[in-house]
Amino acid sequence: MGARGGTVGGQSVEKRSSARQRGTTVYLVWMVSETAGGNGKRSGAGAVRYQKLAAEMRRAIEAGKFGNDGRLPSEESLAEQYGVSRGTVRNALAQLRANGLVTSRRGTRRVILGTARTQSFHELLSFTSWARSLGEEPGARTIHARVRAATAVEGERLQLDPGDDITDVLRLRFLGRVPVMLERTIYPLQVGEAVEALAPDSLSHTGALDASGVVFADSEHTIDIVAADATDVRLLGCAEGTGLLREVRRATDPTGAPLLWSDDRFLPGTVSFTVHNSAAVSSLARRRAPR
Amino acid sequence: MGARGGTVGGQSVEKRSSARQRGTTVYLVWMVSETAGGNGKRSGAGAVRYQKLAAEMRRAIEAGKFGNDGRLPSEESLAEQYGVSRGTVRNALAQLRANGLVTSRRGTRRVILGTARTQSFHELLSFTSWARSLGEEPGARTIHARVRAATAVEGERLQLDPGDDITDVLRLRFLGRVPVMLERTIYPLQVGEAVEALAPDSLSHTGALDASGVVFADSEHTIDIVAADATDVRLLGCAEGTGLLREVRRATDPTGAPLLWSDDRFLPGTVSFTVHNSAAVSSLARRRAPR
DNA sequence: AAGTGGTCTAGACCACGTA
DNA sequence: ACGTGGTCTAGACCACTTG
Repeated sequence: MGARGGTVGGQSVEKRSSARQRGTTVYLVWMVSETAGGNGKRSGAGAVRYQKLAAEMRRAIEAGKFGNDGRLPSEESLAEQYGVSRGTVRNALAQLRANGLVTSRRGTRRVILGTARTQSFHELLSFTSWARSLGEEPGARTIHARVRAATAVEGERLQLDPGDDITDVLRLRFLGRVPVMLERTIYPLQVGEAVEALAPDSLSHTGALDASGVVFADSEHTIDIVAADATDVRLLGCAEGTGLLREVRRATDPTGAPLLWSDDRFLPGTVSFTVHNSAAVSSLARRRAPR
Repeated sequence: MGARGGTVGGQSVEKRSSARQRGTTVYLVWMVSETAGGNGKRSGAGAVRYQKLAAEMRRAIEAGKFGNDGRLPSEESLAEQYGVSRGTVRNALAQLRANGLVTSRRGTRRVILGTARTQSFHELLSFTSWARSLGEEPGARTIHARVRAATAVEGERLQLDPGDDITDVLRLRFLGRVPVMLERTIYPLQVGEAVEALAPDSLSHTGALDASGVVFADSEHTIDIVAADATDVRLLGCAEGTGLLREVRRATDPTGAPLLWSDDRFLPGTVSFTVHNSAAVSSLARRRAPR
């Protein structure tokens, strides 16, 4: 593992370690407990009221407990039924709305659209979590994982100065035994150290980071097509120049400091990406590719 | 144009026309005024308080009026400063948060991340609006536009019965004079009639629909790679089997009734798609492609 | 005219981060 | 210990849809 920093898997040395990077503080907490886990979206026990309510209403919708006219009861009656205020009901409904389960429109009852369309924030960041949520067996083979100086471009991507140390990981990812994706990830050194401490064959890096107390707050995913280069050809077994579906993942902590930057290239026909937008809020952007 | 329905461009005949489709009512309002425009996101005059506030804070952020420590004032002081309640401030901030402009984290001030990352809901649906927002000159050539019976698959996509009439449009889209995308769109007949009424060379179909009072409420965008077929080769001028970036757009009205279904194929290197997610809400889903 | 979701207010308490 | 954002409540009025 890297030069400085504490153990991650076992007893941790420090309660917190923060480091400065060009003026911003990297937010990085080492937990004492091994299993305490990060802040995964727990819609069960530890969640607050409106989250539990959202989960409960989700189940009620799936079970068809709101009748079969395809409409939800009014907010007022839901509030009474569940013994909470209307504000809390609206908070819960906003969550279902954001996931595309129900509509909302002034003047009429909410309409039930369907069930579960999007994935949790964590499943989006983690190939392993994603594969498991699909009932597939995720696999990984680490080609290399090393610390080196950042190039100018990489420095910009992680908001570091060129020449600062970064951790550079190249991994081939599988579904079952079939290679589907080649992942090129760089981490700032403070985050990378936690990754390097993992066993070489460990599956989920982001999962381990999350469990180590690294707080993922925002992510940005850019999707386009890229022609396979020599490395892609060698490891994915495709023809030179094949169009690969590329997902560039960027994740930041709550202060906006970059936690990882990754270029993931999928073989054609293995994945697709779906975004849900509502007129109120949209999160997708179509961009012109640079010429 | 089709059999029944009123004029769209000029004086409209009916104030509202709704039709039944397998149990659900299509929500479709014909405006009397020509220019009254749909419900485009007006963050200016007609908007409610928190939307105006969001727009105002957005400008304030861009102008650097909150100091240069990269943090926002507290919600309490913003409420006082703008003369509104904290709830309204939070509503406005939620909008900025959803667009990735600011972070939020219990215990500390909000951090300013950047400016304007995503596009409006309408720009996502409309190639024309999107191109213009980029300063590019959008173009379109209609290959065909006709009414025909829906296949089983198409019926399912538009929640119609197989054999019901649909409007089928094939258009080649340009940026400047360069063809970049081939668009295969189907509309339910009631919506399609408005499209057919347009001049053959009119640019923005979704824009015209929006202006005609068709209310777009939700959309879903699925992105993957598809091999170019004979039609793609002929119109886009690419080689047979080239990997094209495909965006499947689906849009529904506030009741969840489908308004359009479109298969758009972009030449490689012309566009990319970016999604912003926060730990609180995610709208992206990665899916396994069917085998 | 009645019912519904959208907006706004005022106040309270809590969980978390920072000093 | 203090300030911050997150949650929750109770009540009010408005804009819109529907019968």
